[in-house]
Amino acid sequence: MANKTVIKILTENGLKVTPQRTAVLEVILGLDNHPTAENIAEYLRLNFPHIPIGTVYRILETFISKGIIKRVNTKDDIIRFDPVKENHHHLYHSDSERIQDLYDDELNKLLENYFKKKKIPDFSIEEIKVQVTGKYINNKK
Amino acid sequence: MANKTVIKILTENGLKVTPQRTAVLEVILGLDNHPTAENIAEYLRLNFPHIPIGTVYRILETFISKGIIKRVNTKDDIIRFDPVKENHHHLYHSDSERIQDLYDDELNKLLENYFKKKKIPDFSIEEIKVQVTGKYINNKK
DNA sequence: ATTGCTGCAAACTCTTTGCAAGTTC
DNA sequence: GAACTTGCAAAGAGTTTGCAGCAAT
Repeated sequence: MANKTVIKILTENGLKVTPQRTAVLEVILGLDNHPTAENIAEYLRLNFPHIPIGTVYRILETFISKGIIKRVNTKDDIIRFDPVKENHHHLYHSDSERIQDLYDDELNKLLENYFKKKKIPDFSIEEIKVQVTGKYINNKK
Repeated sequence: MANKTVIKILTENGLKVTPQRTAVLEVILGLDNHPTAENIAEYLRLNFPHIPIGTVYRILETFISKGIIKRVNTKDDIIRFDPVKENHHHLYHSDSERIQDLYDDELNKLLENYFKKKKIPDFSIEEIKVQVTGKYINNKK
C-alpha cells in the first residue's frame, strides 16, 4: 500500500515501517507547502481518520532526529516541516500564509563566491539561505 | 530616569510613557541578541523585580503593532524580538542560541541587482534577507 | 520473542486575555 | 476625570511525555 520510496527511506534510517509513519511521510513528500503538524494531521485524516495529533508530533520528531525532515523558520510561532532537499531558498507570501521553495543554483553560486571573497571574521559558514518576502501579482494580459 | 530616545519613540507613537514600557524598550535597544520575551523579562528584573511576564508580552505586542519592533523567525518555536533597523541579515550560530546581525550593503546591492535581472515570475519582491548559519571559530594566533 | 511504536491522556511551555485597580495625560 | 495601562490569574494554543497495550521485525 505504501509506496516504495517511503518504505526505503524508513528502512534506510532503521525505522520500523508502520502505517502511521508511511502516511505522515507520504503527506510531507506530497505537500510542497511546508505544512504545520495540524496541516499534516488534517490531510492524514482523509485516509486515517483517527490518528492522534500526539502521534503525528512524535513521528515528526523521529524524522527530524534521523535527518529526514527539518523544522522551518517562520514568522509566526508555529513550527513547520520540510523534507530535507537540495539547498533551496524560501519565498514568503506576505499576503497569505504560503511559503514556497525557490531553487536557484545561480543564486547559490553567487552567494557562495561572495562569502568566499568577503569572509565573516571568526565564523565558519555552514549554510546560506535567502528569504524573499513579497506579493503574488496577477499579470493581466 | 528613562532616556530621551525611548521617551521620544513612545510619544511619537502615541503611547503613554510608563516605567514598564520604557524599561522594556531600553532593554530591547540595549541587547543586540534578539531576545525572547523571557530574556527581556530576565533583564528587566534586575531593575524591576516584579514585572509580570504577561505585561511584557502585552508591551511587546503593542510595540509590534506600532512598528517599533518586529518578530524574528527562528528555528526553534520561541518568538524573538528585534528593534526595527536598516535592512540587515542574520548570522545563526549553530552551536549556541545566538543570533547576530549582519550589516552588509554590498550584499544588499548584490542581491537587489541579481533579482532585478532575474525576476521571479508573478512575484513582487518586498524584502530580501539572508540567513547565514555557521560556527564561531577561535583563531589561535 | 524482542524491540520498538502507537494511543491516550495528562502535563508543560509559551502566549493571550478579562477584569479590577492604578497611572498617565 | 477620561482614557489607557498594569497586575494578576485563568485560559488557550501548540507541543511533549509516561505508560500500558499492540505491531513490526
